[in-house]
Amino acid sequence: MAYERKIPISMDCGLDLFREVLNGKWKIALLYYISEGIKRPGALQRSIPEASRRVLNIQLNQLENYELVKKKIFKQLPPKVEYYLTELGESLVPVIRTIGDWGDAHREELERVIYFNNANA
Amino acid sequence: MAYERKIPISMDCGLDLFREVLNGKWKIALLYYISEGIKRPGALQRSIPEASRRVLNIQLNQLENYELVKKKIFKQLPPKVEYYLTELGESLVPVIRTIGDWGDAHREELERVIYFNNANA
DNA sequence: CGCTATACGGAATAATTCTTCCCTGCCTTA
DNA sequence: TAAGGCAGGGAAGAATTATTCCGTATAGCG
Repeated sequence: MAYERKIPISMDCGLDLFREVLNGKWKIALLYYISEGIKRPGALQRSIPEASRRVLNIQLNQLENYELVKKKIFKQLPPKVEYYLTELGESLVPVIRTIGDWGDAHREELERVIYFNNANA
Repeated sequence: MAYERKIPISMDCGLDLFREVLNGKWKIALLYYISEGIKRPGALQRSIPEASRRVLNIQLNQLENYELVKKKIFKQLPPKVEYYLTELGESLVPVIRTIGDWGDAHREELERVIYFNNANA
């Protein structure tokens, strides 16, 4: 049974829309790796070892529901599955690159403030 | 007493860093409105009425801790406070614009898939 | 047969994030 | 004096998101 949100989604501006569809810890990373040619679930899981297998599957399903990726199931055994970006997903690639570039460009400063605010980590 | 994370922060790539510092439902919106010249807490709360006042204060504090904004307290009564983007915060403005533009450009399609997947909302 | 690899999902629980309600303190306006 | 605006935080619990553990199924290898 599908989970039903209690708190309504806001879609006032483009930022809200982005947040809604990309919301989830690993979705951007998944799209990134898929855009890099890593298509199979197992390979994606190995690419993001910090994430649990379970949540990657769930978030891949959500990306598929939101039509950012397309899932191709090969009818064979053992099973084989590949994910591809849809046109909408492709349109996100430059955005993701912009985000990643910003993070890379400011890595030194960002690491400093993150460490400073998280005695642990 | 500060909350201590149980799950470590990953900072492997620029995307991780971005997610860590911008993580929070309203942080990007706050930065956006501040960049638009809305500086005072009360005005920001009126700009984002869907959010609770409490969480906006908390996220503003976190943005300050991560040095994306600077808080200026005027020593007067009734109290007056203004937020400004730091240089690091300013560097995010084009990124935020890119994100918002993407959402605006694909609004029709995004609204469709969001509605389709959320019978409520 | 037992082990590994492929892929996927249910259920329970942990971790995190957000909301709601209540409280402080002082000024201005009616 | 009371109401409303300014700014802010504590605490409890709701809502959401992520992790962990267990189970399904089939093929190939030694």
